[in-house]
Amino acid sequence: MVELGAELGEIAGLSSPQIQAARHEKGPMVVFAGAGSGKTRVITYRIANLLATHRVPPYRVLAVTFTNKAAAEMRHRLTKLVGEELSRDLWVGTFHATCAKLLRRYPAACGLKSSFLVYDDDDQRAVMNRIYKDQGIDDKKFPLRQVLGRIHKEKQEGVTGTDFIPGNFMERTIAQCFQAYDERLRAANAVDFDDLLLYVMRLLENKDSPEGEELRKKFSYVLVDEFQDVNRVQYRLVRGFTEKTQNLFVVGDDDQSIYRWRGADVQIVRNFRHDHPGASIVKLEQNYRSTANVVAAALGVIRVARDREPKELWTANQAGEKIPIVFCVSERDEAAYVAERIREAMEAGTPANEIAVFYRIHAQSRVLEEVLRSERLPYQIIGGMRFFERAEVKDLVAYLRLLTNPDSDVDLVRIINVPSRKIGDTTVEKLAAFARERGSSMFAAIEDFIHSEGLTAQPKKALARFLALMKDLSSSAATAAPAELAERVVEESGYRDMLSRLDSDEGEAKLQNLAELIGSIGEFEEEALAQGTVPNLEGFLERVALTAAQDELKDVPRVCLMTVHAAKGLEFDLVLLTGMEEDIFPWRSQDNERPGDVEEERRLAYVAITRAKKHLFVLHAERRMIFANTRYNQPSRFLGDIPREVMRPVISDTMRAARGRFIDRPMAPPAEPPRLAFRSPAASSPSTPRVELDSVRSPVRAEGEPARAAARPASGGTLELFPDVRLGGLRMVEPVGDELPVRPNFSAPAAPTRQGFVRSMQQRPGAGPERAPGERFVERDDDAGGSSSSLRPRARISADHGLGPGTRVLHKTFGTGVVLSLDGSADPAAMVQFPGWTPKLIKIRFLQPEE
DNA sequence: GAATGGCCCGGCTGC
DNA sequence: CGGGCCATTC
Repeated sequence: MVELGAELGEIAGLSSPQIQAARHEKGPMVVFAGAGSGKTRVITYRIANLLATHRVPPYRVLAVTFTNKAAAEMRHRLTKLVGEELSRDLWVGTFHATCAKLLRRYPAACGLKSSFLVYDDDDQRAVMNRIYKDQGIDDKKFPLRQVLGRIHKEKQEGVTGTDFIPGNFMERTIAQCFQAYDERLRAANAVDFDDLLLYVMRLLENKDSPEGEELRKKFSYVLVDEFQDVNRVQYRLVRGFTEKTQNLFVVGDDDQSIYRWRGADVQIVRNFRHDHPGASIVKLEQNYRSTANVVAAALGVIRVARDREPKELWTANQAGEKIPIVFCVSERDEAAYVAERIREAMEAGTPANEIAVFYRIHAQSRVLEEVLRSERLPYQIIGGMRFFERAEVKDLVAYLRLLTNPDSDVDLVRIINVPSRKIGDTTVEKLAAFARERGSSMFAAIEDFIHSEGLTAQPKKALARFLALMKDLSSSAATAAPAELAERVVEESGYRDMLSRLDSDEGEAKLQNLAELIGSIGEFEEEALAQGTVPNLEGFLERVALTAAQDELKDVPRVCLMTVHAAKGLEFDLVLLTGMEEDIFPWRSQDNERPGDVEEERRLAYVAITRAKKHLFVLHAERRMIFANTRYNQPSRFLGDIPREVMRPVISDTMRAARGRFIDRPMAPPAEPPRLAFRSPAASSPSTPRVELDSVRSPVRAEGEPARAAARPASGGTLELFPDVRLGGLRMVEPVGDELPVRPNFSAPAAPTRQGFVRSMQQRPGAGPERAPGERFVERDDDAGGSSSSLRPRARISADHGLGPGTRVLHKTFGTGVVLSLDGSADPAAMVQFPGWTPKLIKIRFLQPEE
């Protein structure tokens, strides 16, 4: 074992604030750790120090991480530092995994059986659906999603069905659903994600419970990573654990708080010192991860944020490249550009798994995936349609869950007639009613139900056969290992027959997915055995439920595609940040005209930028097809916050090819500068002027030019940058002419029509890239044959009409405006900026040149 | 009871 | 655009 004495810092090469934090022993401490400032090292070394220097028994230390992957990584590092013997007994895990582990220890104290299941969103919906049916609640009046959302919100604040007090009529129904929901979960011996934490919290706070007392004494040191994303219940948990010792050590960065929407409360970290008088505070402000330009870009974006713990990130790293801000025509053009840069980087020796493509929402991944596929670039997608969400995988899991816990009605209903056993909806409904009357689970009721009145011979027989099957499998469960049991389920349930009878690629793919699931059960068994624990089905099912998107990230040489949320805590040599457009990033929700939380979006952008170690590309598309329609979005306001000195505008080849001649044409600046108003940001807050920021950009502005930005609201989305950078005035910024090689492949404009992506192209065997062993089958269109290169270039309508970006035009209603861009359909339209309006898409025939 | 087609509606981020 | 739900039909 490594002895870590006073020379800890020197041994590890830590900076002095890092040493200060790592050496901290007793009492509360908060570490404000900027992005890339080495916080994981600090936590790891502090634990090592506690174990080695202070001789704290490992099982008395709890370290809470944000993902299972981070937990595994931390344990791995600790094993290297202090040896396996010590690291093995540490409690390292996410809040959810830790609570699940504790609940399996004290199930009875919470009214559970140790075989309890964790219900996911789908299960929650299924349970609630039943309640709606049984109680005749109208989904139109009380949308199920909203009711579940409300329940979720309440539970995150520590409120359960029995404590929920309705405030109005609507809430009376919610209270009714809430109670019924909790009851049904209890009857099913199941918990949802929130319960996992709530149950432990209740136990911990129960002064009369001996188990609670045990829990309060259990840990002498608690460490929490990513503390800025902790919610109220999680905070109460850690307070409960450290009530006696006060040894609570938290690490976080309020600038990286991106989970407010799921209950996280930044105020918890900001108020930490008030909650814990005498708490030590350390700030880690040196970034070791990124180039100076990347850090400058990140700072530019975050320094405008409204509330922040004062801190200044800095770096001693080299400047690195200027950050290309890439202007693309469409999402397809954007993807093509991304593919080019990936290929280039890989050819230059960057490992594929050091490359990441980020997007704000999963829906953006599809096109990227298509292009990477057709370009034969290896990739993996994190999150999105997850493996465990596929129907066949869920079916097999449902069988396994039912075998573990026969009280789980949602699982029974899911598979009782899959594959088809001639047990129809009517029979299932009758069974449900029968079970309800007897107050038992559906599975337990089958036996008697078969012998009850009013059931015809056919369903009787079918049910009896199903029961026999389950009993048979159940006896296998007693002896067979989990993976073997899963295999028997697939065989004996008839699932395999059902799929092979499909006789299609689809059936084949589904069988492959099942094989992979069984394979992963096998992996789980091996891991458990290696750790000296018995591999049981409960353990595997729990892992399935608690697997985070990031946990799927495999250490294989593939480019990683993920949402920015999923990227939290990770780092890559090369980051391509796509979709930097208003309404995408910052995202604007469609419903209720809610403006969304721009501040959180800003922090999210900060997280995205700070993931990059060496190279960062920021892309935006002028036109984007998303959710079935085309949007023309303004460039993201966050682009305007990146200091001019560290960026460099780049025009995609496609855009250059389509209207290159306009890009370089000198143009008289419009008499009245186009005001690029955004749809709603001004509403957010009429607070401080952006004087500070303005001065940062002052080199750009000519002498005597009015400080346009200064008078505008802080988050008002004023991009003084863009009147220059946008097509019309590009030449004013910087020559962009020869910076990029022109690849004929990508010079054709992106798909203007749908014909290019005919479905019939999909899934020809051998059409896609070779599939590596273990690679998941992706049930998506593979339009390898329809990629951009085969498409006809769009007509240069701009030339035909004498209109181009920057042209001043006249409209009957809106008056004089400036053309921003043009669209190339049969009936061409132009995006026009009229002073005082949001940019409008107007058919060219309604416009006329100004003169 | 199963299979198919049409229609409506939501559409983000995730343990 | 796509998933889920309903109605129609065999």
